[in-house]
Amino acid sequence: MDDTYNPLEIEKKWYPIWEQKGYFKASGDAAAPSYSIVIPPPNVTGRLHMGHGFQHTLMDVLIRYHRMQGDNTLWQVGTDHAGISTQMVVERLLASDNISRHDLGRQKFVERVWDWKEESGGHITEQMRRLGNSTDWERERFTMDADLTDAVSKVFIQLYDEGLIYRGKRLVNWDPVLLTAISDVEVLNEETDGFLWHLRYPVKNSDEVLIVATTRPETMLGDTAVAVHPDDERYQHLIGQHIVLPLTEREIPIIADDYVDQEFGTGCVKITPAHDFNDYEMGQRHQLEMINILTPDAKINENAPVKYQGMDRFDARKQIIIDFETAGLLDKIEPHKLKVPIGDRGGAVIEPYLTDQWYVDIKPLAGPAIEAVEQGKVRFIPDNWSKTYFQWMNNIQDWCISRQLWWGHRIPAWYDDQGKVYVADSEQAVREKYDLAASVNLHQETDVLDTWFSAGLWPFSTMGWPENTDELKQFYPTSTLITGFDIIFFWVARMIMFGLKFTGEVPFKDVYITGLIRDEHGQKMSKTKGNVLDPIDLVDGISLDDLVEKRTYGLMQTHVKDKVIADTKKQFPDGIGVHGMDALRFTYCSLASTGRDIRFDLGRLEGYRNFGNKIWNASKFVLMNTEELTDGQQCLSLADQWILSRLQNTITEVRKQLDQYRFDLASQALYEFIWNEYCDWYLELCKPILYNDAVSAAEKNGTGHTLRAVLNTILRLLHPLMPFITEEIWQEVGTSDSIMVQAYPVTDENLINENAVQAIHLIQKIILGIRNIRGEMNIPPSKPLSLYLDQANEEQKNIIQHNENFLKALAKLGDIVWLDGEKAPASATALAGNIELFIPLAGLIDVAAETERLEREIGKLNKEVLKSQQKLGNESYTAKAPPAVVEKERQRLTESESALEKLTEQLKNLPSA
RNA sequence: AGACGCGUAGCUCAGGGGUAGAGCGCCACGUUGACAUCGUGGAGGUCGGCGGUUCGAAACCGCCCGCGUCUACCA
Repeated sequence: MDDTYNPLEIEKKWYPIWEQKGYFKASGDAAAPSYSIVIPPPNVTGRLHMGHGFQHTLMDVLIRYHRMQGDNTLWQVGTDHAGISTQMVVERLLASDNISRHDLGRQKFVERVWDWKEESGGHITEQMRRLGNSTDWERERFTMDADLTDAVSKVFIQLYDEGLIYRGKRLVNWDPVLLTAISDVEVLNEETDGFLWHLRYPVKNSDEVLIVATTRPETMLGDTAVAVHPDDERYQHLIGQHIVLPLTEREIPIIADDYVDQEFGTGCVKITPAHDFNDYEMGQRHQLEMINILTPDAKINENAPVKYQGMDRFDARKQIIIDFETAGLLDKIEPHKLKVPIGDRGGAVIEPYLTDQWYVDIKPLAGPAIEAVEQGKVRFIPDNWSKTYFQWMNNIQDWCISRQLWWGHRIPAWYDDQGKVYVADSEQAVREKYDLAASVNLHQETDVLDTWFSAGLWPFSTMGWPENTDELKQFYPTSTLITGFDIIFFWVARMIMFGLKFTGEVPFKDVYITGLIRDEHGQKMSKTKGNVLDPIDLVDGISLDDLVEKRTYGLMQTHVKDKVIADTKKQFPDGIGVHGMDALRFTYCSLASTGRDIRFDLGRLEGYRNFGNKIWNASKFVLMNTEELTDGQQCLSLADQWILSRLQNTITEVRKQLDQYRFDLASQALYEFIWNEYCDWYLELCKPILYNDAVSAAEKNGTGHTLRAVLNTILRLLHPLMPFITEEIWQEVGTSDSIMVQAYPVTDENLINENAVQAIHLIQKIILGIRNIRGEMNIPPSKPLSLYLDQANEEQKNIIQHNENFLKALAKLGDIVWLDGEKAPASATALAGNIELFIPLAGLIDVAAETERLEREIGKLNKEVLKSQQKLGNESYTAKAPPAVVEKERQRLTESESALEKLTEQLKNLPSA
């Protein structure tokens, strides 16, 4: 092994070997239990971000864990075509050459996107390889692969034929920049400071005026009614009369509807059925005219007065306010908080807009999907996410699935010249299915499907559905889905609905929902905030200059840019160092506690890089000291028995935590055992055996074998979390095969040895007592000390006598003397339980310091004694608390009292300073 | 307006009816033959507040305060 731990070198070495040897493939062992995960397919042209790194790491841990247990394990990998995002990226690329997609035309443009996919599509999969993801690359799929596209068609056609997909004209969420409809879940509602404009609407043939309040004055051009509450006494006499709509001079009715809140504003509401979802419904109820006043790109159209035509919606807003004011019809303006609908991709303000779109009648699919979760067929982890799921599913609205984009699955529908719709998977199929003559002219629907439509089929379309393949039989339903809460609606719910509908089974049994990775201040990481951390930079390291360059790239506003530069320089004055992927993976695991977002803490990452270093050096030590192991006799020391016993507890703990998705607790158990027990204590306890010529060959051999055996087990236990370093060391310690294909450790009850654990615990307490004296008294660690002991019982005495070597080595002792009741010389004192420890002063101990130290200890003990006495003096406590608890308290009191007495006595015995 | 979550050491977080934990940071000492990416010792918290249940609450319940997220919205 190299002298120093060099993670980057190790990490680049092993992945190609694993992949080439086919270790990522499912074993195909039909007798073994199946374990499968489908990856949430990342955007094919995307880049790996912290969220991917996090989720992929957790998936890989589970996959490697199950694979090592001998399960027939599949991690299905692939990428998503990500309709809007990908189209936007390519359009932006074209724009830099001053080309629009319309210049190219649909076919050429789509070809360009495919080219772009070929060009950049390998990027994210390369990054996944760096992560160590043991996905089965031979089964890699893309949502627009031919067979997955066939599955999409089949699903669409079947749903259409069953009446569960329909086409209709209604209000949709329209993105006037991207020029496409989007679904409800793609709209973000951002709270914004806006205004409430109060407009005066004159009543026809009357002096009266109704005042309506609106946040969007420009929509008044499309008003077709004013509504009041039917019981509102103020307006009773006006119901049925008409308003002369200012600026347009159209006459619109005053109607009554109990949707109106009398308390809000003036109690009069302007109704614009073509541009507001609530107004649309009211329009339906009252058969109101619908006047669309916007062009697809949200300019005022020809249905409005000429003056406003062609104006952008926000310019029109300003102009209309001016015109109302000029006409004396602007009553007042109030500041008002409102939610503005924003498209989650483009960021444009969404318009409710009247268009023809395709919808899924979703309620019939939602019912069974709700039941599946209620019945526990699908389990959310943590469980509270099922509430979020129910809440949405119980109020689910029909799903708009058509998009006016060019990149995506083309909807398999054709129209004849009369606009009649035919659905089948090709024009030929349409003609056959609907028995159309060759003379009937057909043209295909130009819309594509929402990306999430194909994503919803992912768990079974990737496994060959609709064919009844072996993959489906073995791996479907899948075992666990790991994903973020942000796509429960987008993706998880739809997979459950489609899975149940088309396979009759749930797509997965457990859904593990991860928190969001935020920056150290709890802020969402985003390009515009300039606080993004790239997982690869954490692994490879990056200079401050490069990091600043990366974070400010594309930032336009100088004050934002300056802040990003300042923040970055402050947080990373020296850039980011090399940490290695194993450290990053372990960090992800350690932060993966359930049900909360994660503030990414660089300190943790550094700590776990150090952990890798620790393992490296410990392994080096083991190898150096176990070169001459024999098959001969092995005699196990107390320490050997102890560490083997503790190892069993660790195995049990790690398995338990992995089984219940507590990656944080699993990593903690490993960290604590490896560092605090194996390295800090066991390696040190081995030294007096290995380095002492007086120790028998059998004992040395026993310790050597134990050192190796424990390391061997540690590596296998740790491998799912830190695959690279464990593989590298395994090559030295284990067999020549890869650690990937070794068995995951199983607890061996025979090695649990409570006596050894207790005995080592005693030894540790003595050593800690002496070290405490050394530390507090500033006695150099190199200075050997004499130890006087008293008050030990026979059993303890026996243990200590047989293990003096440990004490002498770890506490750096010279003589060990038993007092047997004799008075100790003037000493510093410590207690190890009932045992009194004396370190003779003999000129090296500062009496004043020792006095102070003892007084401090005595103070603590006094408090403890008091506390115990109070408890035990309470009759209801002794009567009602469990006897075991009371007994424990009694023991505690006895021990504290005895300790107090001993230390007080010792304080008295100190020579006066 | 509902729903969910969070508030524990300076920071990032575990824990959970029976004497408050980890990592990082801090202080002191130390190059003892795996490791200074280290070792040893130490300091540091009335577990957001107030009530209640209980022999016992940081933990369970209620209310309040603060923070966050989601859903639905009054134009």
